[in-house]
Amino acid sequence: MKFRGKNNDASKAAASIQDVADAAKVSIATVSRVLNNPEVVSEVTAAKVREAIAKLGYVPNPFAQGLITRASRVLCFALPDMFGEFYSELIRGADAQAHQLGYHLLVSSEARGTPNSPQQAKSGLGLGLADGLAVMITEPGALAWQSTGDRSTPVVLIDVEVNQPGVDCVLVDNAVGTTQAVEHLLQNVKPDRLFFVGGPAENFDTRARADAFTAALVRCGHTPRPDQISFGRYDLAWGSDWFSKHLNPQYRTGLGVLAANDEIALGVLHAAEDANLSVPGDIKLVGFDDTRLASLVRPKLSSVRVPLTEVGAAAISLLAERIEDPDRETRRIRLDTTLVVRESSR
Amino acid sequence: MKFRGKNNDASKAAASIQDVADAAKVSIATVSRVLNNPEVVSEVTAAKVREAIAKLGYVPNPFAQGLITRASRVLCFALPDMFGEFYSELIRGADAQAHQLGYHLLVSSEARGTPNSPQQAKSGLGLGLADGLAVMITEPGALAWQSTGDRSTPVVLIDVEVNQPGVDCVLVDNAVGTTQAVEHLLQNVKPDRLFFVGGPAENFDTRARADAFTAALVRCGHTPRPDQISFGRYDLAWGSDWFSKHLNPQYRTGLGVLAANDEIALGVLHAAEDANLSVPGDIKLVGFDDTRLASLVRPKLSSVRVPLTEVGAAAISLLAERIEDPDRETRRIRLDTTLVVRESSR
DNA sequence: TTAAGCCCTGAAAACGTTTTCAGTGTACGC
DNA sequence: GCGTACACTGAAAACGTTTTCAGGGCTTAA
Repeated sequence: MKFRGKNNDASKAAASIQDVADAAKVSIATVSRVLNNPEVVSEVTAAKVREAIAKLGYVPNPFAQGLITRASRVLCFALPDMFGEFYSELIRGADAQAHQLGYHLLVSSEARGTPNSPQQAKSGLGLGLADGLAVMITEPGALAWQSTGDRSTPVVLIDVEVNQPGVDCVLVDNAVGTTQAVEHLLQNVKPDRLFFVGGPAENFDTRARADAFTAALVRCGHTPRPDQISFGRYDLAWGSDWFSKHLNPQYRTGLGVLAANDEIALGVLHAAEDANLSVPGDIKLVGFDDTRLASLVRPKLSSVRVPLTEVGAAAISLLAERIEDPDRETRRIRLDTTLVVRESSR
Repeated sequence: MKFRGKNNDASKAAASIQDVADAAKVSIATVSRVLNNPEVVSEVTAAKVREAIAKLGYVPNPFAQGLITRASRVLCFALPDMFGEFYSELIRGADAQAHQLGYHLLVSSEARGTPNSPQQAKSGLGLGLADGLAVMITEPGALAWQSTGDRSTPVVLIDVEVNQPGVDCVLVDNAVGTTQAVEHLLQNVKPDRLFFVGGPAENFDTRARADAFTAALVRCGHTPRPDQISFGRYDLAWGSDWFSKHLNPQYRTGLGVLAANDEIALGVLHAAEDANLSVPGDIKLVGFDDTRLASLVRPKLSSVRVPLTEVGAAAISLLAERIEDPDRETRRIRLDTTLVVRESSR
């Protein structure tokens, strides 16, 4: 009538390496070896150990492992937000790649947290626990990250370029896709009737897209008027508002619009339809990011594809590489954007 | 000319509690106390320690902490997939709540992994590291989870009910929203012209929705014909296919459709428009989940709202509660679904 | 028979914490 | 002046691994 029998029952406490060693009548060193260095232990001993492991359902304690190996196979992925198709795709790419490489993904939207102190960032973000950190930075504000503290854990930055040795970056070349989009739109509309509807003015991507937009127009001989470029938010309402309130009514037809976002584009589309205008009849419309939204909607949105999945995956790969070899030269991965023409601009 | 001076420089290795103790001329026990039990140490000593901590940028090693406290403040969130608005919202809810409660979120889509062995599940999922595990189970296949192994780490199940003491669940009451949707549709169409377009037949939610659909029709005196209920996939293409290939053309107008998904609904919408039919003119359409998609689209989709954010948050809360008190009675949280009427069914 | 070499195994240190237990010193009451 | 209580601090154990170091037993060659 003993309570909490030894091994006959699923005892509460997890088995330790010592329990396995006892059961197999070997030392804990040997147990550790069959797990990490099987080739150095004799087959007969290994068999005993494996049996004991199986019987006890032994799983190594990751804290003890981490304490000594200083590795957890956990990667931290910090995003400014996690809502919508955009981040969904990013996370998915990162998760898949992490899985592939044998890592786990700790996600976090730092936005809500307190991004002020880097100490806090480290402990607060479950960092210190993570073997590496991927941060997406979309606005100048959040640059507190890099400036600070020890570079003990590898960091890769997404969407921002920084010249700090040892800090890899994955970047999106907004220019090429934007240029393609402008040239595409120019086939049907005059340069002075082409508009760029941006997200927040401080947002790095929006800036880069606006700049490329300007450059492309200049290149074809037209310096854009101020009203051809607007900044707002990355959402549908802003797209609608832009069309109905900001766009000079005299331009309402025969124009081309490049939105900084598929959602903005959709907002423009709705407002245009509400004004009894047709897309692509009266208005040629191109979105940005090529989220699933673009192909889910009618008319299907032309959009500049940003390889979000690849961005996420690349960030994880870079992190893994640097963990393997902390001293390798610092790398930048630049992923191209490309125009995908669908119905809204044809 | 000593190499790697002691504390004057930002040495590579992170400062340990011992370094802090040395710098403050106290024992490591005291350092630990000012961090975890400040009230028992004298103010003057505490000040010295805090200064040393600040100077060295000391951050406790989470592995060592975890080893002894057996807690990491990391929660594992396992989903069958992570794509699309659906999971995005779930993750966001979980992440926000986790943050709120001071936990970190380890996400993982077990689908790709090997969900067979529970041992593997534990180590593979970075579990063992996590203080708790939330799993979303949408199909019978994945039930390997609960059956197995030690219940050392708390588990909460999402979307599936299981009668295992100590395993909490968060469930969605698909019936109430479905009933509302059916009754709503019945205002405009006859019961024999009402169709349910499901996702995969094995999917728990699709099943529950189909059952509630049937029940609601029966309740109003009509036993649905087999062709009134179909199963397929959770995507747009299936919605379109259903309309153009599976739906008997004689019913193509004056009908009502309840889709198991907003995407399916959108597919139906597109196919209907391609057949020159109008929604909601000829067809009353209601989607499910009420993802952002529903309100982003024209006509805006009526949809049965599933409180995804709340589901994610509830799972995390339940987990946190059980970590606090492992022996509290097992709880089930059931969240209601409610119809949101927009344009597609009016 | 002994020395050398090799294969395998065990003892023990180390990782950085938290926590118990046993002080040490001071203040206080008698 | 002495005992008691109290507030504070330090020594050391414990957590569960990995890894170094040394040694035991065998084989092989001299």
